Amino acid sequence: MNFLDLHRWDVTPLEAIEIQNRLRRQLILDQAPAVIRTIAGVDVSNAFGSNRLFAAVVVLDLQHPQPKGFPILEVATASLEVAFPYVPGLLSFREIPVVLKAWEKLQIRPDCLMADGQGIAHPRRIGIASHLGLLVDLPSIGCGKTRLIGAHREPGPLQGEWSPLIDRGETIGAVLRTRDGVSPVFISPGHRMTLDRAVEIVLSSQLRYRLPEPTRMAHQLVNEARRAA
DNA sequence: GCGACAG
DNA sequence: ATCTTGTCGC
Repeated sequence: MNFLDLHRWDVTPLEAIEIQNRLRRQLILDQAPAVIRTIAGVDVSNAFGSNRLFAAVVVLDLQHPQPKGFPILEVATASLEVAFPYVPGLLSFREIPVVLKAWEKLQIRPDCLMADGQGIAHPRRIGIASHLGLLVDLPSIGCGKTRLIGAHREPGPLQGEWSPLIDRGETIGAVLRTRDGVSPVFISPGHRMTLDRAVEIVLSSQLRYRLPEPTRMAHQLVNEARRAA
């Protein structure tokens, strides 16, 4: 398998795993951006048993919060018919193609991206947030609503409290309470990111909902795009 | 062999 | 992921 193969999407599950094993070595996890001015939220929507996927990317201005939320600097959407099925651990190969199609329309290059799913909290330490961060060469954060792998204690009930997510003796993420009393989200560094910075950035992009604004807005926008289609 | 399993 | 608005509960 040569370098070009790492950019093919019409692969078998076995080939996908091999690509992940090669790509994971390129991840940078010992440094993170000190300041984030703009952040992109990424989400994908898929209609009930269909292979027609929709993606939305929304760029938010974290530096100038308004009463209603963070200013939306840009939105890009796309749709695509895909063949790769949903396989736990191989989500990237189903969802990233349509995300890249939307991403290419973006005029702004954000400082960071946040994806709906895991970063390194993945069996091979390369979830969709890590994979996407590598492809667009940006710091990235995974923000999943549920767990893929790892064990953890129940985090404290207050906003900002978190418990480490641990797999094979390694801390791979944080189970973070984003608001008092809500069920926690699963945060993990994706690429060019550390866990502590990921948690800080998530909390700084937090408004009054369970999900941080980047993924919450992206989820809202992708559903609008899908209904309009 | 059995259970778990992002979206 | 998705079918779905108002409604029950802290």
